[in-house]
Amino acid sequence: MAASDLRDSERLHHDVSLRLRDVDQRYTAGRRRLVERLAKLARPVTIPELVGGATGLALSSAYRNLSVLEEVGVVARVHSGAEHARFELAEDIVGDHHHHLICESCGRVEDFTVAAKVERSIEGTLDRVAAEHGFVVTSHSLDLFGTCEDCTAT
Amino acid sequence: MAASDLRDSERLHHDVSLRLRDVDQRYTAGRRRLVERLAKLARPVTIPELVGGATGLALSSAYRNLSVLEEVGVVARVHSGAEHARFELAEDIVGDHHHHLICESCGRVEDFTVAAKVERSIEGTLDRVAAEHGFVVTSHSLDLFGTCEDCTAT
DNA sequence: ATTTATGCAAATCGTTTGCAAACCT
DNA sequence: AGGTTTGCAAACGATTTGCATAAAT
Repeated sequence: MAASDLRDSERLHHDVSLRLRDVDQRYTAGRRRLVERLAKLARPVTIPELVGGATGLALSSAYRNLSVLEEVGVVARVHSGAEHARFELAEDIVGDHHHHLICESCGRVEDFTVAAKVERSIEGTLDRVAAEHGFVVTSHSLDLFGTCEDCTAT
Repeated sequence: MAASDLRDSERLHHDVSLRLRDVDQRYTAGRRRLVERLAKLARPVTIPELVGGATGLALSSAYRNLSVLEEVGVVARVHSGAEHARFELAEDIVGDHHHHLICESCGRVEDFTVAAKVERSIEGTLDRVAAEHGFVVTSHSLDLFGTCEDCTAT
């Protein structure tokens, strides 16, 4: 692991612990492990994937912790329409804005980004639409549904 | 109801019955009623909303019928992330391409469209992204999450 | 007559919740 | 001690499924 990754990781945990402290919640080992795995995987994952290992915490704790982390803006829930919900680190924690490639065959979800110029153009359009409808926007999604490379190969 | 609406409606039912016949399925009264309500409501609705009236068909039949209609491309399922799934007439049946305004407060979903030029630009970008990832696209979604006018007023 | 659709009740399965024990400060 | 988090088991709720009856061809 490069030195910069290490600093990033420290900063991540620091940010998370501050946000939890704000709502009188503790940054326990289980929560730290969840955040660590989310950071390492760097794509939206299901809870089974997240705790699936040997020493995982209980499913119920994972659900509870991810809810808490979602409330404080550390984790984002991805609406992929599949059986299991998927979670990833929130955009304002990792500092990027991205979209999703959702494989309808295996359920896997990957992130992608578009050029800033395109993103600004899309957002401009969306702001106009929202204004016309008296709608207050909190976020938007631009997702691709289809078949991923692995599933096409088969 | 204007004469053109009537013709549209006849064509709709005709199209649906053909698609069902292709897979040896019958266009029963219950299915016709579902399609009619979907056409009238013209926005993604939940199954309770759809059968909620007095003479509705059984929930299980509604689920089964909507699955069949989805398989033949008459109905589309909307991934809104809320408790109930939502359904609407598929784009290639109604002949338009649209996106969704999803209210996180009341769950209601509205359709909106963007200018053809913007849509083409977005699709061009998405095609490029998909190609880079070896991803075969079947559809895309561009949805706005936030608070609708009614819920903001409260 | 034969196949498909329906309604009802029961089963499924991801997610949530109650509660007592373990944990942190 | 005083509050929070955890694990386990039970509860929930949307969706699915089995099966016998009704409807369509």
